[in-house]
Amino acid sequence: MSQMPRLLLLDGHSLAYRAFYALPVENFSTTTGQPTNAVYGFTSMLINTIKDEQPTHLAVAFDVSRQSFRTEEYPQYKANRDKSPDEFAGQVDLIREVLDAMGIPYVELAGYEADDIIATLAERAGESGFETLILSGDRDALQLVTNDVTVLYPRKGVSDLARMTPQAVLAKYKVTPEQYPDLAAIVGETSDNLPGVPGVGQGFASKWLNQYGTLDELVDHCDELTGKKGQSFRDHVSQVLTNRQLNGLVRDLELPVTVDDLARTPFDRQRIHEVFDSLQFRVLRERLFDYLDKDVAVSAESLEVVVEILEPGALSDWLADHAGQEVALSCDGRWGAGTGDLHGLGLAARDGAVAWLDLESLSTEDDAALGRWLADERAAKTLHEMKGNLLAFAARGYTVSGVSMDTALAAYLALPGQRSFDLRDLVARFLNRELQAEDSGDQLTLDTDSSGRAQEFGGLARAILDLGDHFRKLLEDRGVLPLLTSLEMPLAHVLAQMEITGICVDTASLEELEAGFGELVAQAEAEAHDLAGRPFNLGSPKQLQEVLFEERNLPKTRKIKTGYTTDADALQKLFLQTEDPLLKAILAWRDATKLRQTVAGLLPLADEHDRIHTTFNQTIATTGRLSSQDPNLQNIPVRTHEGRRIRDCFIPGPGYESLLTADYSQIEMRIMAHLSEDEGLIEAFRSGEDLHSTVAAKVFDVAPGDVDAEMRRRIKAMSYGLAYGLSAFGLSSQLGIPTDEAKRLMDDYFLRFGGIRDYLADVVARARQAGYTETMFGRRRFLPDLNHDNWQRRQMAERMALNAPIQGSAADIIKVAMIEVQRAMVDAGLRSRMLLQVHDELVFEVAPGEAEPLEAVVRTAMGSAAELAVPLDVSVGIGTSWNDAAH
DNA sequence: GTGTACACGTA
DNA sequence: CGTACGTGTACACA
Repeated sequence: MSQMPRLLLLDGHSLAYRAFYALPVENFSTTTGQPTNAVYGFTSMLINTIKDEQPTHLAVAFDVSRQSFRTEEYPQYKANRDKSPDEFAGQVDLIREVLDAMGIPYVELAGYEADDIIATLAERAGESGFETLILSGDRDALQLVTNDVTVLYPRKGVSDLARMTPQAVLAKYKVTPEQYPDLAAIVGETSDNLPGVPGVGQGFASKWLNQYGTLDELVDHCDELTGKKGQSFRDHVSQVLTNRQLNGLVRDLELPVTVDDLARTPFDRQRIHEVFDSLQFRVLRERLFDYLDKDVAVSAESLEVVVEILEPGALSDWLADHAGQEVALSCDGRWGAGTGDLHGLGLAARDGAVAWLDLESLSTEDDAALGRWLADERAAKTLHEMKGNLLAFAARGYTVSGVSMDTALAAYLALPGQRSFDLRDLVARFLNRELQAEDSGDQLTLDTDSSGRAQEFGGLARAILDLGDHFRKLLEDRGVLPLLTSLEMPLAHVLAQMEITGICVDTASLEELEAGFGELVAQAEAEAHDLAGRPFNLGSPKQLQEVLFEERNLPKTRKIKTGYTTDADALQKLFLQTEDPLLKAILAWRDATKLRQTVAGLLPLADEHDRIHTTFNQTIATTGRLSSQDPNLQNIPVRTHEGRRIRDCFIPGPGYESLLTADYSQIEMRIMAHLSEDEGLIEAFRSGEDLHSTVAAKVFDVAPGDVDAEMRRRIKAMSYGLAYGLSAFGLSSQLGIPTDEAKRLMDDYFLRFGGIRDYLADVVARARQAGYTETMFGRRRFLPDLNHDNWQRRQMAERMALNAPIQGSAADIIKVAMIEVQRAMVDAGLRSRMLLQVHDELVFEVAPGEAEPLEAVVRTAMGSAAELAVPLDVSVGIGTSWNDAAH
């Protein structure tokens, strides 16, 4: 028997209002300042209720405006309501965006309130044998409660819903749901500006109603009511009857939809991602997709895949049978920190054949066949997250060539703003296909294990193959397929090798450093406690605020969500103002703590050869940069002397003589010169003189020799700021000068470098038109917010648009360089190894006697990675440590 | 336990 | 009110 259909109806406005007042707006805003507390609360309630109640049909009702037949009849209706606060305005539209993305219909009708629509739909649903749930923050909905209609009423906040059945209504109000509007008419409803009978509360009202049954009967017999309350009722009968007329919901509206139209449809995952991205709903997104992944029924169809389990000895024939076909591989295993492990492989061939290979029971012959096939560059392979797979294959002794598609890298190029490229998500979004939920793995018995895994990974392999076809076409249409095949995929091989190699650290020195920093921490802490007159937790910004701004009454700093900032910049300024020695102690503690943390984070990650294997993430940064994690080796301190002591602990490993670092100097400014074609800036670079001094001389109109340190400093800040979308206000606060002076500086700058101004303006204009920016290599970044109604959102998007082509082109260039360097090193037969990339810098471990040839190879490859209007300047240093190799 | 805010390191 | 990241701690929620 099929389950009873279940309709969920939501009152959009009342719930948004509830959420708005329940959640503090300062905790629920995007980084661009758009308040989202009402949207968040509403969406949270929506998702929870869908999850908990599993409705088969679903709709949201909205009020069109304040005007309705009720205000026509009774102008005071809801007239006590203040104008919605500014923070609320616009959030209802955002809710509609969420609903559109989730494919949930919303219904509105001029002249009527959401409640009337809900009442009508509930009525129709009841006639069709539905069970109905009404999620509403308006008590008027209680009159709709029956055995088949339940109201979910937010009791407190947005997570605690009262389940109002007939029994619950009776228990709470001592009247039946049908009597509830009679009761409400007597006691009044403040929020609707409907006054009740003075002196009569719920207690007496329910008593009378139970005595006479209905309000009409009660009015007919009102002479029988005794006492002051009875008199009061008689005096206000007409108000009560007006109330009753207004609070009765209309149940027979002509609506543009039928209940059947409200059947749930599959969610549009891509749109949900986009909308939740723009609202910065990380938690909700995860909650929703977690649920979606488990909820196969409402989403998409699943594809039956017949998986052939390859018995020992069968691989060779299978591969021969599918020779010349593209084959997708799904790897059952784990990888990370430069290594990995593999248990089995799902294989899906172009002709539709799907197989499962258990790597634990390979025959010698299988093993050899697999090795040959994996290494065969003519045997095309499609993978998902190839770099991880490469680590796992390498750990088993296989080398892999002939990767023709990586669906994760392809998805990243297609949707660079996405933070995760989970295969199941991608398959659901792009193929509209549900994959079997992930196996929990360890609890299964052996025989179900093998067929279960075969089914799971066979299905995955098939999905990877199909997804690859999808993305190949998508990227081809956009003309960016070469970014995948000639840049990201070759780079993945380079990165895998770097991760496998790792970098050697001097653990003994690191331990000494940790102890030394620990002493500094303890000293600074003792001093700070002493100066403060009491112990407190220096690591707590909250307690720090208490000490500084309450106990010591120091001047207030820049405001933040939780009070006033205590960041290093602000404390430094405070010290200049007040010379309070506590500030120095706090700053010293912060410095020492940070350094100790950095060291402490590195030590446990060193392997038995004292090498640290970071993971380079290739699909995280929206601009195309890499990122590094576990540990992050792209933010090892370098600016202070103490920090450089950490870099001194990164050393060549046994059998290597030194480390070599090579970095691009001012690559972002050079890209700006190239893209803007600004003659002045190009000339400044071609002169080979100090860039910032040269630019400063032009801006301040002085001889190059007359540029002083302050002039250079300001111009340097301005130049770099430009690539980030700096404003006059930002420049002024950065330089500590008045805004008008900063404005003048910018004007003078653009007077001499008008090409830059024109370029920057053009970038934004084009991006606004196209919806995305592009790097020199065609890598896109999508910025829908460039056309957002909200000024802050728009401004933020504009800064991103200014920066993305510059940062992204630099990322593209060094990626090209890495591939070229690696290739050239192999060609030259060098044993030296590439270890790290830090955005504009590469670090190498130099094999004995290879310093000179390596430097030559690196300089050539990096210097020729792109053809710009200005030279690509590379500086190289060699030394006994990462620090020593700096130049 | 889990998520958010803050602070801070790099380019 | 300058972009892009990752990590650690505190703290408030469940």
